[in-house]
Formats: sequence, C-alpha cells, structure tokens
Amino acid sequence: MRILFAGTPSTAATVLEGLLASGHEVVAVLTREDALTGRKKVLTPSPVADLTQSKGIPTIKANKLTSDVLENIRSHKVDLAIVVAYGVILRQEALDAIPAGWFNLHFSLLPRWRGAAPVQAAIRIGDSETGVTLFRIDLGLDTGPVLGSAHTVIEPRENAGELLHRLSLLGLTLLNQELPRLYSGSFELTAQDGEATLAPKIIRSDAKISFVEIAKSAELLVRAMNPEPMAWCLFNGEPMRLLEARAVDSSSSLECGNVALQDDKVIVGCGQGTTLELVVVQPASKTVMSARDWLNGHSGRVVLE
RNA sequence: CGCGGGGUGGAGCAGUUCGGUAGCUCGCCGGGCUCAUAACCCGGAGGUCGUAGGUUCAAAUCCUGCCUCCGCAA
Repeated sequence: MRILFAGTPSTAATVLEGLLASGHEVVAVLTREDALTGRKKVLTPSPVADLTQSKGIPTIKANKLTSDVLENIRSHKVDLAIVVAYGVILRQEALDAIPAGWFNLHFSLLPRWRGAAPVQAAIRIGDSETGVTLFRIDLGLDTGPVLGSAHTVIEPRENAGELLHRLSLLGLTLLNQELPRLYSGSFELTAQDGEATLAPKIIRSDAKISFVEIAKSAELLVRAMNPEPMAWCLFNGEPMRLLEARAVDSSSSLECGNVALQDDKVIVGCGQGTTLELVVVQPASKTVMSARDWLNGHSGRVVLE
C-alpha cells in the first residue's frame, strides 16, 4: 500500500526511518512548516523534513490541512496514512482524503493519557507501566478504535526522553507487526476500553519544582520534564534546571529548599522531612554540571526555591 | 537588530564597581595519623585571567572589535 507518513519531531523521524528500513512504501511525507528556532531565530526544517530531504521523499509542509494541501496529498495516490506526533488536528475532510484511513501511533496505552504529552504524564504521576497504541484516528482527541498495542515497564530511574526513545522503538515493532494485517485487510478494530485520562500539553510553569512537596513528587517531576521542558527551580533569583535528581533517605532533616552536603551527596530538604538528592543541574548561563561541582562554587548557606 | 548571563590552574566559583604581579571549595601528587577510610593533618605541582588591539608607570580589572558557551522568549 502507498503510505503517507505524517510527523514532525525527532521521535517521528526515528519511526519513519525504521519504516523505510523495513521496506514499507512511504510515497509522501506530511510535516509541519519550518519554524523559527534557537536564539537567532533561524528558520529550521522539522527533524522529519530533514530526513525526507536526504532520502528524497516528496514532502508536504503544512500546519493546516487546507483543501489545497489535501489535494496535494490525494495526488500522491495514498492508500493509508501513518501519524506519529504530527501536531495538527484532522478534520473530517482530511479523514476522508485517505481511503484506508489515518492511523496514529500514540505513546501510551489508550484510553489512558490521551493528548499531547502522554509520556511525561505517565512518569509524572508515577505509573509503573505504559506502552504504545496504534489506532484509527476519528474526530475526537485520541479516541479512535484500536488496531493494536504493546506495553512496557517504566524503569525506576527512567526519564521522559529515555522512555520516549524506547517507546518509539516499541512502536516501530508494533507497526511492523500490524501493517501487514492492514495491507491484507485481515484486521479488527476494537473500541478503547478503560478509564480515560488526559495528558495536556505541558507549559513551563508546570515544570517548576516545589520543595514544599515531598521528595518523591519532585523526583517524578524531574524525570517527567527531562528533556522538555526540564524541571527548574530558583537559585539566587535565577532559574536553575534540574536534569537529574532522586528522592533519598536521610537522617538529617533540612528545611524545605535548604541545600547541604551529606555523604558526598548534594541533598535538598523537601516536604514532610523528605530529602531529594540533586545529581545533575544547570544554573542559568552555565552549562550542565554535576550537582557536586555546582555546590563547590558556593560556600555558605545555599537555598533553592 | 527579541531580552539577558558567562568564558580566571583538571572541575565549580570569587575577585572586575574604587587598575597595583591571583583567592575559595574540590580534584590530583607526595607525606603523616589510623586496624582502616570517601574522614582528619601537613606539604606540593598546576593559571601569558577566551582572543586581538587600545589607554596607562602598571590591566583579570577601563575602552573597542572578534570568537565561543548558555538561560529566557519564540
């Protein structure tokens, strides 16, 4: 079958690369328009566009599926569309444009964590397992009937970036398993079953650490927000990013936000007498460094907020 | 011209406002103490202070250009 692949970020590019390597017939790719990015606001193509350019695959860049764009898609005589984090809502007119329909690879076990940030949400809340779901897109938000899914355990120290990478590989396996069934028409779609939860898009203020909460909650936040948008707190009035941290047992009880060195570990007091160990941090204007290095430069009383 | 911060021995920082031959917390090397140690004590190596030029008797510190790294915003 002639496939249209729709996706934007590097995760999507990873999946697309895998599909190509497996010999699927991707005849066109849909991705978001180039965007201004970085401090200098350089117009940059999406990771997916980057890949298709080097592979010479026809690429449609669109942030809205207008009639013109849909016409363009139809001109490629596409049978089936695979969507991985494209970032655009599909209206009925768009859904109708593909004969066999649009199938989305979603990074959670639907109906849990419908929406934009399922991986972050799963870690943030402390889920012990998650997975990927391949479903046919309908007009709702990740509500379509399921073709197949695969689950995996969330590792105790795993952050969102690491988990997303594993899920993209798992998703690729799932695609390679399910696509032949789609091709042959011998497949079944099952309605989503279970409690639906929502994983809305994350904004920076969601990633602000509160040292009043217990350490475990802070740890989950740090893991969930890495690499985007990255958990942060304030040090001397400047933002400091926390790349890696974990809740630890501690004999000493620190006031919330107070930092100390104990057994060669940098620890900070959290709510209810709990303790968070800082492992990797990045102060404003500085590069990423170990928490120990950071503390070395600051003798005296060190407080985070 | 989006806003802003940084580049000082191997690491992280102070010193720059009010110019006068470099300091702190670590690491490293050697020695000591100890049953022992990541603990403690003593000693040591290691820096043309990002770069080019300017001002000056004298520049990490003042002026100008450049390189480079980063936070925020998009």
